[in-house]
Amino acid sequence: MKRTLITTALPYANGPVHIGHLAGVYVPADIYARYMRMRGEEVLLVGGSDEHGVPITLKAKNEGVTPQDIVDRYHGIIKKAFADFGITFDVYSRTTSDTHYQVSSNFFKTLYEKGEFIEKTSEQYYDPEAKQFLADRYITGICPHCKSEGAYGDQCEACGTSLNATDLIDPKSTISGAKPELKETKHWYLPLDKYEPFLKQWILEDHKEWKPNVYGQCKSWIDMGLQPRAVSRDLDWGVPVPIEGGEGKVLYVWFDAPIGYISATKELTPEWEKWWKDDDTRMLHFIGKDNIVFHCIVFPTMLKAHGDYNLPENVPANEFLNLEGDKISTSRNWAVWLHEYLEEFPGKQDVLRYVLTANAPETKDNDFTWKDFQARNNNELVAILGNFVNRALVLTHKYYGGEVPAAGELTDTDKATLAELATTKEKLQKALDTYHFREALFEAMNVARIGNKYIADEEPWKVVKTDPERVKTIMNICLQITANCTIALESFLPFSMEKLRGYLNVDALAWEDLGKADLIPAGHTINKADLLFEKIEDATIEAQVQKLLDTKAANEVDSYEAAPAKDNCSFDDFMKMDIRVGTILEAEKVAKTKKLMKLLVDTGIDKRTVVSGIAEHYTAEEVIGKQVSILVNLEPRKLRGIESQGMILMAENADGKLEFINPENEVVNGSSVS
RNA sequence: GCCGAGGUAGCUCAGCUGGUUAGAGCGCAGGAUUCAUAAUCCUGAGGUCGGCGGUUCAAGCCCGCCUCUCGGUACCA
Repeated sequence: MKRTLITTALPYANGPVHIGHLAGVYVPADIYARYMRMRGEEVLLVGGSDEHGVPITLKAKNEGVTPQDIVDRYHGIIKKAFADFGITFDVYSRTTSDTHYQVSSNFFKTLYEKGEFIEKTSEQYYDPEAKQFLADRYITGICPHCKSEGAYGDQCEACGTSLNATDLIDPKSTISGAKPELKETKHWYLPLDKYEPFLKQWILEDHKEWKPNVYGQCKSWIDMGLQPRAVSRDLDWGVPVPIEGGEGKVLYVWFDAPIGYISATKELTPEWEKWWKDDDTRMLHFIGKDNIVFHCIVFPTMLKAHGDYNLPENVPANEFLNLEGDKISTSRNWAVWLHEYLEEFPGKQDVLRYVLTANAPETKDNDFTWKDFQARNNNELVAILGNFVNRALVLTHKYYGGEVPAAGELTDTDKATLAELATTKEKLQKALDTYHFREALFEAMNVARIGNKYIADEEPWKVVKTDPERVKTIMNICLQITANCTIALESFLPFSMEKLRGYLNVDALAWEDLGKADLIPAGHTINKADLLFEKIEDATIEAQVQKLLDTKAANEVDSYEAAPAKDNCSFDDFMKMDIRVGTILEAEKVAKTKKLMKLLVDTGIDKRTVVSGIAEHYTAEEVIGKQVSILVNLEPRKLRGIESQGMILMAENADGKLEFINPENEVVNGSSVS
């Protein structure tokens, strides 16, 4: 088999890593790498921290430290978390390393010299006081759509629309507060469009075996038509553009980050080129779905344009992991952080590895819940695996003082049981080879299931009274099955299998030993055993859930900032508005819209139709009969073909939830509000 | 709006190029058992495979329309 280079998405060093990172990328990559090593294959697992880009400079600025301070802090935390969880990186580097500056710089130069870039001059906002160009994030202003203040140059957080910085009304630099001016700047672009025919062939024709989510997203992008992409930015944090005219510019973070895989390999070994350029090497990118386009389209185009490098053989991207029903979010602190988990569940790395693999978001987004975490630990790790191992070990000590008995003649059941181990190996191998890790884990656990069934069927504790000779065979087989567990489960539960090998007093076994019935010789002495896993109590789980609920409550209060008051208006202006109390008589969601609901309101004056954007917060049933405040003399307007005659007044809470403004006690419809 | 992925038992998910009574784990019910962290083993209940229509001798799987979730992208207020 070819040697295998496994890359893992570079985590962004503006925060610690959480269970989503682990589940989507690092655990599957590590399982695969360990599996390959057990098979005796040549394999490299590379990773590193992604340390450039605007968000890091923003964070540094907020904290009054340098970007380097920020990335040093998080690189340390991230690297330690991975090591603690047993992610067996051959190298874990970072994109601020000297090697990376050289490698990415040279990569850029090569493409430049080959004429692979296009140069384009465009107008960008420039801060005359800070004397620098402004990234979109550095600019705030009034959103041209919803008119709310404080919209960022790339997105308005109030209405969610993505923006161009030049669309903002009354733009301001967040660095100096100055009014930015448009200024010309030159950048280099990678012409993805030029590589469209190549990408079509390489992905759509030659890699139909890629996962549907990966293949589908690539197809979607290619079909839409690819555009040249800027590879440089006006910024002072990053790898400097290494050519004339590049002063004050750095490589765009997406360009330098994947080159980090190459740099990391180079730091590890002088033989790095064989891992990147040799036909006998295959490359795999383990990533999350947010990275599909970069790893399937952009980076391969870079590699292709360069000419010397291999392209990935597969990109087994996972979807996202949610936490207790909500999207994981670093900024909202909605996450289970790896370093915190280890403080609260010391020594339980494997439990998390297990749960995240068993419930990995392989085909669609999945949900992590603490209740499921507990159930999988108690019902699977403890009850199936831990229990079987314990039964085998306890009986061996009880009957033979810890000395492995010799097997006698095998019965049909014995043979069938051993044959099942071999079948399991086949299935397990097939699942691993095709990156189906949750299925693989299930098959690996089957070894313990087979053991439980065997021991229950053979009932050695009964047979020992009538036929002690037979019990020797039974127990020998139980111990062989236990030894098989250490192989089948090694890549999933490395810490526990090391413990188990300690109990069995054996060394690590090779993959090819899986399925064999002579892994532990007769006469071998096993050690005193302890429990492999322990139950997790309800109280422990409740504490974790409570911790999250506290976070949620804190988030809503903390994050809320009352919008500044608008400019004064005259009393006369205010009195122009005719606000009444009315009652909703009928309601129905407007088809094909997300937010709109069509309401029939009794205003006391008449019964009229109002279209209101409340459908995300209320169902039709729950609003019928409610009294509401309604602006009745608003110019009627057509929304989705329905004429809306007025506007329902709503208050928006910190979490975005809309609430009706209604009288404390019921009043007669048509009562005016002033 | 357009593109992509997903919608299968209470929960989490498998279902190969369409082919006999649709599967697994957990949960639940009943039974067996006591070596084991009340763990294990056996049996069972439970599904109009999102909805409607079509192709076919035959559809969860193919086609069309609709609907919901997630993601991408575009545009309008």
